Parts: sequence; C-alpha cells; structure tokens
Amino acid sequence: MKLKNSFFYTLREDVRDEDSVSSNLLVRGGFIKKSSAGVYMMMPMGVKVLNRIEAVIRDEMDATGAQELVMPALIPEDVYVASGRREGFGSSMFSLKDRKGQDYVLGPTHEELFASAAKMKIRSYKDMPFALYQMQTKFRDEPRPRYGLIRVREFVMKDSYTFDKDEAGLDEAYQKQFNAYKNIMDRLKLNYRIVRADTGVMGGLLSEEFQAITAIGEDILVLCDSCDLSSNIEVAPAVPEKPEPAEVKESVTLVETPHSRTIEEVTDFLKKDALSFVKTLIYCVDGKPYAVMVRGDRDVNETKLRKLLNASEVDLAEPEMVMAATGAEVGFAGPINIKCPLVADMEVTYMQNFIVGANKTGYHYTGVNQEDIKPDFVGDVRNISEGDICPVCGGRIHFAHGIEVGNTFKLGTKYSKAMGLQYLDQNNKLQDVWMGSYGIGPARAMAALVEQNADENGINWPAHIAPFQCAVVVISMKDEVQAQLGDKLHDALIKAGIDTVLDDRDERPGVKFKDMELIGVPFRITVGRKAKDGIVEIKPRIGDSVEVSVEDAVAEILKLLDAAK
RNA sequence: CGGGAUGUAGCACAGCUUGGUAGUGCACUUGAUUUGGGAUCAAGGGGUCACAGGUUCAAAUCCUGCCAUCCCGACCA
Repeated sequence: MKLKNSFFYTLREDVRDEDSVSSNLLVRGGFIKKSSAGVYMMMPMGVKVLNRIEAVIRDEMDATGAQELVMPALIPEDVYVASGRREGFGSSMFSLKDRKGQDYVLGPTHEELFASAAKMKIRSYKDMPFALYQMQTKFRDEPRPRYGLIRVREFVMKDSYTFDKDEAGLDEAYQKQFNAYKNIMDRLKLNYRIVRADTGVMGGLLSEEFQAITAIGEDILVLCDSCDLSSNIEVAPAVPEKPEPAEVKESVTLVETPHSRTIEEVTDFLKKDALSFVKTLIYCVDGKPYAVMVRGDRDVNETKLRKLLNASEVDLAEPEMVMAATGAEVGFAGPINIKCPLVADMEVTYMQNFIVGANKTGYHYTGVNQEDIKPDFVGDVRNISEGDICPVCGGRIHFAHGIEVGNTFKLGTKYSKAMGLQYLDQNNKLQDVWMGSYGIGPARAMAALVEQNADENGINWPAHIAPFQCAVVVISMKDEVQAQLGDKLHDALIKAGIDTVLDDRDERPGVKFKDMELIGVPFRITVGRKAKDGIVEIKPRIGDSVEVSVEDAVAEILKLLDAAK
C-alpha cells in the first residue's frame, strides 16, 4: 500500500474521551474511532490487524474440525425466554420491536440458536460429535462501557459450540477447543493465564478463562507464589488460618460507639485493628434477608454466597431491610439476636474475643466468642486476599489483573434440555445432547496486545499481527533516485509476500518515522541519502538500524520476519 | 442506577468568576525558505460555543431543563 492518496491518518495527541493506553493509541493510530459509548468504528488500519487476529483464530478452529457458519444478530425474544436467559440477561440485552409489534433482541451470545441449528442434523447418537463456530457481532448493553475496545456494547466474537452424545464426548471436545485456545493465545503472543471462573449466566459445569495480564484488567486473578494455582477471585477458595488460642477469654460487653458505622470508624474509635472485628452484612437473598459475617478486613464474595445458599440473586440489602433484620440503623448489625438467618465465613468460626455490631444503633459488643454466636450456615463466603495461604499447596497468594480474552464452558445439557435437542441412543432411548461453548474476542485480544506491547513511541505489535510487516520510508520525495528506489523496493517486498507500506507522502522524515512507529510497523526500510549508492537502512521498531545494499534488502526483511515468529 | 467531572473549529485546550468583536497550539489551504526524528515565516479557510427554554438592550458566560461523553462505584458470558 502507498500512503499518498490513501485513507491514512494519525493524531498527535491523546483524545479526551479515551483513557486507557490501548484505546488512545488505537484511536491515535487510526485503527478505531468511537461512535458512541462502547461502540466503535473499525478503521482500515484496525481492520487489517483484526483480520490477522481472526485468521489465526479461524486457522485453529478449522484445525479442530469445527465448521464455520453465521448466525443472525436479530433474534426473536422467545428464543431466550425458552432457555430462561431473557430474565438472566435482563437489561443488558438490547431489545426492539418489529413493525408488527413482535419482540426481538440483538443476540448477546448464541447457545440457543446453535442448539436449534444442531437439530437440523442430530437424530441419532451416530450424528455426533461435531463442532460449529462463527465470527459474528454480539450486542450487550453494558451498564458501563470502558477502556476502549475492552468493554464495549457491540463487538465481534468468535464463538464455537460442540455437540456430543455424553459427558465423555464433551470432555474430549472441550479439551480440543481448550488446546486450540492455547494455540491461539500463543500465536497471538499474548501474555496470558488460564484461570478457573464462575459459570455465571451461562450456567453449566465448568468455566475457564483465558486472561491477558495487564495493569488495567477488570478481573482479579489469584496466583500462587509456589504452585501453578490460577483462579479468578470470584471462585478462588479461601482457606482460614487458625490463630493461637487466646490467653484470656473475654466475655460479651456492650460498648457505646456513637457515630461509628464503618469498620474504619469503629476501629479508630475502639483503637483495635480490623482483624479483631467481625463485620456483619445484611444481604437480600432472593428477596429475603440474610446476615453474613466475615472478618473485619475481608470482603464478602457474592458468587460464593450465592452458591452456598443455592440462591439465584444476591444483593446488599436496602436500609429498610437492614432495619427490619437488626432493629438498628445500617452499620450496627451483629450476630447476637439477629432476626434473620446467619451465615458465617469459615474464618470467623476460628476467631476469639472479637467485636461485633450490637443490633442497636450506636453500640457494639466486644469480647465475643464462638459460644455467643449460632450461625445457620458456615462456609467459604469471602474473597481470598493477597498474602493468604494457597488452598492447593499452602504457599502464598498474590494477585494479577487480567482482561478476559477467551472463555470456555462445559455447558452440559442445560441448553439442549431447554431447546429440546435430543437424540436416540443405541437402546432407542431419547437422550439430551451434551454441549460446550467457547468464546474469544478478537478486538479484545487486539486491545490487550496493545496494552502489553506499547512504549512512548506507540504500539509494538507482534510482527505477524501488525497492520504492515514492513514500511518503506522515502526521506525526500523530491529526490528522483530516492522516490524511484522506494517504489521499487515496495513492489519487490509485496512480490515477496511481505505486506508493505510505502510512505511516499511529502512529509518531513520525522513525521514519517513517528507515524510508522505509532502504528507499530515492526521493520522500516529508510531510503535516504545513500540511495544513490544503492544503500538503504533497516530499522526494527525496537533496536538499532543497519545498512544493507538494495539487493539484499528483501532477503534481509524476510530473515528478520522469520526470526520474529 | 448512585456519586463526580466535562461538552467551545478535525484534535487538544483557553475564555465563563465580573454578560458586550469567537481565541491559542496542532492539523488544513497558498507562497517562500527548508528536508535523516513531529520545520520556520507570511497570508488565509473553517464555529448553531452539545441541545431547548428563560433572564437581559445584549448570553459561550447567569438561571432552569435536557442530551451526550468520561471517571469512581454498583453491574457484567
């Protein structure tokens, strides 16, 4: 491609309505432009990169034997009502009516439609296994889009689905997809971790996330210093540490703690640290109040709480519900004489001489011990913290932040049951099909790559992902020798199969250098003052330049690209 | 949805407190000089000051409403 007379632009400054490193660089490099909150135009440079990422994904999908198809985005609402997910997705689904008043939604993910597509084929156990995938636009009305391409409302997703006659078949299909996902992440050169995660609204048996490690990741990854534990914090088990027995056992004492509602205020007031407190939070669990106890410095993990209570909805209770359950204003809830079921985090059951709210506005109890509290449920309901004991090996936990680029689910029979996807087995009996689903966001991968590979000059793409593998920069277009040589080199590189951009704009050299660095072209050939002697310069995006003769230039670039693989 | 901030040229911003000619830098056009790391000088073009009301002789500026965008939180496959 030649830049003169082509749609190529860059911005010199960050834009106001983007904040992350990746979104600013992608906007400035002319890859994307925001259209509305969480919705982006994919510009020509962006499409080039995205196509390369998608090509890697397609290649790996095809290698698993999965077949590509395309589903509609516009889907009758009934489809999601049937699976129970219309309610599950709630307002994060875009919904609309057609001219006849029929309700439609824009698909956020396609398990239902794939299950119904699979019905076209599946009659017998002999019709499986198979796998399908698509590269298709998804719509999710996120309450808060952010970080450029990382949390958006309209995005392309590669989603694949496997269909098997039994659990063993699903295990095998899952492993195949899982391996393909690893290959994709490796080939994209992402720095990533695979973590256990909650299945969420997808439901099913198992969920594993492919998380790109970055500073701005929205997910907290729990990692161990000494073993290979890696888990999303939402499902990472927390192990209680048993304290030494206290020398003196205190007894329950009511103390006045005026205007001290938060743990911070009470610890300040009583001059104790948060470790000697048990905070009691009132949760609204499927409409009913539950009191949940965790140590003062811990956070309740709502995913774990939901599972422990086998509930579908878990939210912090409104002040009215707190008043009804505790008889006190928010901030003074405690386990003693509470008027609702009591849940204790495991760690709390080892604590001694602790402080709790007194269910009386302005008061706490000190010197509380195990015999003073009678929990109805005991379990792991807190978030693990950095420095905690690893639940696997006893090492120490540390955190990392991740962007969820891919996610694999063992769905089991949830959707086949909902959609009536069944087959006849060897005994002529109807059975449910076992499904798996697997998603990966090419644009998210693109943003994650930028987050991981950027410097003060711009983006530093992996060579095979960059919009161009090589840039030919002509220093002075007024110099006939340089201009002709640049043109010749460009054509020769293209002919050698190297996607090359010729910067033949009538700009000063600095401008051209900066632009090629900003958009992350891995190698640059500079055609300058030595052109008349048949000498050009090769400069990697990172590193020093070398002079080569014009005759060797193409071979040299091929060699460098090969080494960068 | 709660809290906070911002909307002025393609981009980044000033002007608003104290109402009175629409500004600066980058980008763009023309000319000249430049030409190996985001040039210089000169002359230009480009604006419904988000939008809608109101106050006023007069509103980018004050008041009310509203929309959008961003941040923190809640939420999130």
